[in-house]
Amino acid sequence: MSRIEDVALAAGVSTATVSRALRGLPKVSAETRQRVLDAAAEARYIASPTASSLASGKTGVVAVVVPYVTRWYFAHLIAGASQMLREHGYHVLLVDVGDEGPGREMLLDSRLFFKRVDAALVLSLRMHPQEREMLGRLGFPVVSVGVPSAGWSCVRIDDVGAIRLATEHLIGLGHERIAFVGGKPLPATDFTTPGDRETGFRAAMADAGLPVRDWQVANAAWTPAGGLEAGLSLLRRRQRPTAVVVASDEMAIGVLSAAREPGHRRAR
Amino acid sequence: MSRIEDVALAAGVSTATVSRALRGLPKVSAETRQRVLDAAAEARYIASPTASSLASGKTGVVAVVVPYVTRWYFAHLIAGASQMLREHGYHVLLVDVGDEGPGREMLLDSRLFFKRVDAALVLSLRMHPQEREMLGRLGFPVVSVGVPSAGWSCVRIDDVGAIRLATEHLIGLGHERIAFVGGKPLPATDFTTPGDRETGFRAAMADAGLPVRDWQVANAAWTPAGGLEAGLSLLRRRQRPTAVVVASDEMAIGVLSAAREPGHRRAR
DNA sequence: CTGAAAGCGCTTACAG
DNA sequence: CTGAAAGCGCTTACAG
Repeated sequence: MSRIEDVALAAGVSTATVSRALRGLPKVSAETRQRVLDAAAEARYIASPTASSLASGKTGVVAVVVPYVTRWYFAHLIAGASQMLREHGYHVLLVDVGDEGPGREMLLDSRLFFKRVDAALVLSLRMHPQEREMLGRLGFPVVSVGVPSAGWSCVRIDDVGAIRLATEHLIGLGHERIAFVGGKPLPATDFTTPGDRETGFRAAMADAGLPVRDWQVANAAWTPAGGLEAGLSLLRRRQRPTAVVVASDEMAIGVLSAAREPGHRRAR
Repeated sequence: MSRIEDVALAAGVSTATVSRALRGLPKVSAETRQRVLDAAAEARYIASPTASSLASGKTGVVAVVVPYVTRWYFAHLIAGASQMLREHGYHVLLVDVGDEGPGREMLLDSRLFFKRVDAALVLSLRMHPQEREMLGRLGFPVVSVGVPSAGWSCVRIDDVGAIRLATEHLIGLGHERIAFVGGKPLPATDFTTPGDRETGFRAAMADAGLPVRDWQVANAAWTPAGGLEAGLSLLRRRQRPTAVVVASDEMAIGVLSAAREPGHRRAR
């Protein structure tokens, strides 16, 4: 491949000018810019990202740190982030901390990020304090999704309010015997969301003056399988709920599967 | 952060020696190596990957190119590749070409890879000829998964043999009225697998002298939804199959869902 | 608007 | 076994 000097020679300018022209910086005459663009196209020139990173300190890469890549929710977050980053000219460094057990498989190491990325996106990941400190020390922006973390921007929904709204919707439709399928967070992830969502459910029920018996609140695994189990359990009751609020999409998938299982008499 | 020169000064050696010692290269005395390691640890030194890439030409990054990140099969491939690469000290650059339509959303561009990765892993992706040529030109190794591609290593299973084996297993159990749920490949992916798997089914049936009527072979979408639809269709028949061979895990998920739908009389 | 030159921070022959 | 020096290929003040 050609280097910037080849383009400079071909265009009859300095490498500094080529650099400016190609990056669309101001203070390059239109005519010069065009000559450079033509020469670059002719030479099929692509700037070496490693060289420009070294010189500029920018990498054009954003780390996306996830606890699991295979789960529905995270896969969709990755897809969305990846698409948006690409639209803005960024590359994605995928960091899968792969936690399927109680202890995280991988501890975040500063050499995963150091001088390698311009920023990091941390998805619903529960981090050890020293990991947080390490990420902070690296000096690039960190945005977390789902888990508020002091000092970092965070994108999340109002967990309490969202479930409250869903519950109120059902109450508005006339339901009174509403069940809630919530549960335990996945090992490596945020742990406030499950509790907050249950709080939202209870708040809406309380506001409506509806009782919440123990059987109405299921504490399931935060997965389709957990939802399936909880759903079957609810359906096996003599007196079933007339509606169910589920704390997450993935658990809802499981509850819907339960509803499809054969052998249930029609509810109501 | 500290630079290699700081470590060299602290250890009383040249930067060349620091470089060799830290990377475990031979021809460094044990004593010198230890001094360097101590000095590096003391300074919390981490080599700048962009600088070492520029000097060495190696990036320590492997591109993982996928047509979809959210589908079960691809998510698992990504997770597996990512884990294995990390174990070997490589980082993962995720390239999601995101195709949900007939035309690919993104065309592979050489600037996604140029001087950015040491190799690429291409997962079941159907590429345009010019994309293949472009990847070849970049001069790093490419390994494809699922789709054989001239000149590249490829990891795949024996599609014909695998389904033949599955079918023979059912035949061995005494089944004769066996259905096959195969289908159309996803837009951006390989297109030989679906055909090959159907071939394996038909071959096994033919070898056993069993007829294959039209209704026994479903041509569904290569997704859980496709499997669900095909499965329901089979279950609605007066004379059902006694066993079903499904061409992919994702379609099988759908067929299993169909089997769980209420309202079916027990088969047999 | 443009260029000469320093600098980013390593690695790698080449000598010794 | 170790070091001096060139080189990887850009970007960025600084001058003009």
